Amino acid sequence: MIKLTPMEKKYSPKDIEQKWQRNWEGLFVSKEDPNKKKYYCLEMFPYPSGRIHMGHVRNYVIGDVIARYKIMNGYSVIHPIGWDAFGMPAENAAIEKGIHPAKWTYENIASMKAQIKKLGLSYDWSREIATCDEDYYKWNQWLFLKMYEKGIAYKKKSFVNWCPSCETVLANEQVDDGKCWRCDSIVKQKELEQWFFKITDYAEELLSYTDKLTGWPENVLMMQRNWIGKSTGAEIDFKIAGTDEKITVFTTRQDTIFGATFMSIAAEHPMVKVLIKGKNTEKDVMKFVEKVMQEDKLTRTGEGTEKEGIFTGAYAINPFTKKEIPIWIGNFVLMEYGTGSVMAVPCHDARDFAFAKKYNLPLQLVIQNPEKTLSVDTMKDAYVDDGFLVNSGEFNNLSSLEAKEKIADELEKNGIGKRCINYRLRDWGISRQRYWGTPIPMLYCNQCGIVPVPEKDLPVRLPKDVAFTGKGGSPLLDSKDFLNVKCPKCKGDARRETDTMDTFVDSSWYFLRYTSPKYNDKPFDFEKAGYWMPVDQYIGGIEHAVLHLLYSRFFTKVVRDLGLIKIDEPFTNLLTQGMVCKETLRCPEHGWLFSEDVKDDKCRLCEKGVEKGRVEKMSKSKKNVIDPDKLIDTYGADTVRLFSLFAAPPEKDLEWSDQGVDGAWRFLNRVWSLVVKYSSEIKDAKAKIEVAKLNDNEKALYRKTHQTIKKVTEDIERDFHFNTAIAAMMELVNEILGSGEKERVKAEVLKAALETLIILLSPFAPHICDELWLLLENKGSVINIAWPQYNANAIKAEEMLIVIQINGKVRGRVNLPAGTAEEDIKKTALADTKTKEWISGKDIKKIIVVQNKLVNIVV
RNA sequence: GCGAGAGUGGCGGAAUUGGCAGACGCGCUAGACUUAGGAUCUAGUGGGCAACCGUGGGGGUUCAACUCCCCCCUCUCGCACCA
Repeated sequence: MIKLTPMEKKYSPKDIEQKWQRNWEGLFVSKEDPNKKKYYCLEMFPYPSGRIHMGHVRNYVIGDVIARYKIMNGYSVIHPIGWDAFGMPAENAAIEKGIHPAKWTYENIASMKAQIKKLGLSYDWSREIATCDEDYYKWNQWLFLKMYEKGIAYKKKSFVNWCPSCETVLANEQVDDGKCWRCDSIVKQKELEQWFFKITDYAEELLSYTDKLTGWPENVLMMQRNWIGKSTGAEIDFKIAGTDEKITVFTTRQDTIFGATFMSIAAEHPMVKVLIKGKNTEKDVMKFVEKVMQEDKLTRTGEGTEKEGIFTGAYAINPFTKKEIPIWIGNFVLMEYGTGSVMAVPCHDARDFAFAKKYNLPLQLVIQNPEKTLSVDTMKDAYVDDGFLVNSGEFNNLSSLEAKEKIADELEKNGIGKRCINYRLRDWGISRQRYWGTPIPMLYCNQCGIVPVPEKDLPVRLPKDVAFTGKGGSPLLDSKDFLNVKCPKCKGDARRETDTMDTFVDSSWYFLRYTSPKYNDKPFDFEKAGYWMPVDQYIGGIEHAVLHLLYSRFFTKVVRDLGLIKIDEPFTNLLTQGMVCKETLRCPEHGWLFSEDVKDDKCRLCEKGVEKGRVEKMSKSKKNVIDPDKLIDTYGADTVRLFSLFAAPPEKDLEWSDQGVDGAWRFLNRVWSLVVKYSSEIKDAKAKIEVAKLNDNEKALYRKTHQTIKKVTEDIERDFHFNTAIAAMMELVNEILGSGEKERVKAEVLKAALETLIILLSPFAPHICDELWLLLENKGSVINIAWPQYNANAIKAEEMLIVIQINGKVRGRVNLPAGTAEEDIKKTALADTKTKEWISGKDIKKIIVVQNKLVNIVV
């Protein structure tokens, strides 16, 4: 322990923050304590880009207040941090600057760690992990092998989203508006052999548990539900006229089957070739198919894309009407969804309606609108709502709902179809043609085929001697040492898998590894994970609403089914913090400007007037960024923390304001000088307060102290509304300043007020609080002090301000003892001189009294 | 188009169960201290001279509406040929 001497004169964060950060070393190491309730507080771990940004700061500070608050409330708290350390930027740095990805990554980790440490966060650094450590990625490989054994990891040839710039595949959810989520290149379709995780096996559970995640924001759950995209319907077989072949369609509207007047199938559908063979349409159809398949997915499924199709020349037979219906190929039909073929019901599907109108295909009304009778000749749009059935034989007059069931029964009875559930969710493709990731532990043997690497041979290490050219696929292909191995089964020549895993694999279970970061036998210790999991509070950006959070939920369930843990869901409560935003500045000549390049609304370079742009998310390209490191150097971590927490509630966007930071700085200075001013006076004051002996001024301060405890506690408990909690502490400071000036206050009352303030403020601004705590000759860190309880009697005011309303408008105010009876309040209100003026000459119709609050006289 | 959320002073934001709209902070105004002030302290600060008017707009319920109900507008986010 370092010798601590308090500094009294000026608030100098630079000195006290370093001192306390050194003093806190080891203070936040967590241990499983069976006698305490546990609390797992987790912020999404960062990618080690090299520098932290304000988004990180906000994220970690929110988590830190929660962790510190829970510690002070007697919980056994785990609050770990680590590094999401695999990924492309490291490899790009290797290509551009010739630095090895490992060197680049570990150097970045070191510099970011130093920056993060300056914030004074309560992390248990002994649990730090980096996913690029072989101690970590070994367990990615181990989990992969277990998943392979269970058939959850499998390989298939498929069309994949290919980013030509990253030279790698992307999962569907990593494609954003047809572009790569990382580099914005247009994504192309490519056929490749890829490793997949069978997340679709868990689609139903992932969906149904969204109803149980009551601690998650509704919008995130909704995004996940949309992503999983469950739809209930039926598969129906349509015979192809004049053959023994059939085409199966998926529909959610089997009640409209009598209205199916044609069929649309995907260009990729395997039946296309069969249907057109030998027909005179063959050439034209193939031309069309090729054209459609060349189009990338973005334009093909884009909003403005015209629906196009071509008649194959073949007919299917509607199994209910027995009529022959033409089979068309539609550019809008997707092979990946359902069966790649659609029964087209133009009267009751907007898309089919447009298609039928364009190509002059027949319409058949089968659902009648009970509100307003429809007729085929006058319909301008499809009627897509439910109704009752017409032109549907034995099913006429049934409601859509009833008909869905009856027709499904009929399909199953006749063996021409079955009830069916479809999901939009696809399996998760995890292969990446990159170096800086976890090698997939598989071998290709000339004799035995695909062979998993035996568990004892893990980890499959990344080779060091690799050239990074940025060309020609994975650098691992060039490493002979890596590539060539002996088959563990037949000892013959084999070749390693060169694909590495998507980095989302790393982040799908890191929260489990934190519970036993050095464990050697398994990915994590069953007992320890059992103690700490699930994460009680997870905090991170909304951008991970689908990707990371869905994968983590999936992994948790897989790991549960492997018997490694007992819980079903990883994160009990989720807080999605808002973005950190700032005003943008633009010079007509020099483009985006940093705020320091602007003086008096003019560009420093050319003196031209600067346009103030929208408030937008901080981004380097728009130059509306604030460097947290510089800010900490100027104001200290406590000010930065306080402002980040005060400017907005955590779930909302935070607008950065330099003046706002000054405000936080001033507040801390006021706290500092207040405590310094009274420190000698209150040091030796007794702890006990005899409430009965206090004068009014003292009682008011005593009451405010306890009201503040109540307010701050409740605001933290109520969805972490730190902004109002801080406002309450500012009020207390104003009250202390006020009471001190008015008249002398007994030392013990002042002491209680100031010490309470320090304790309540300590999770928010821990350095200054520990320093002031020391100044008052207390021992150790405030983190060891129990969170205060408020005295329910103390917060009750003896006198209440009663508002007098006349016809609902405030006309006067009067002080009355708390708990004054309704009758007495009425009397007092009516006796009030101002009231008399307002009601003179009018009839009193009614008087409403709300105890301790108001009286409303209706005239 | 569908779904979710939001709209309150010059600005960020409060108002937790229908009960004083604007807490707290920023900014602004005046004053004090000062060689100086972009430091600090004190006072004031929704609009209007006033009656009064004010929570995106219009209706409604109520003694009382930022809060509840109906209609509309705007913005943000997510999804979007999903059969």
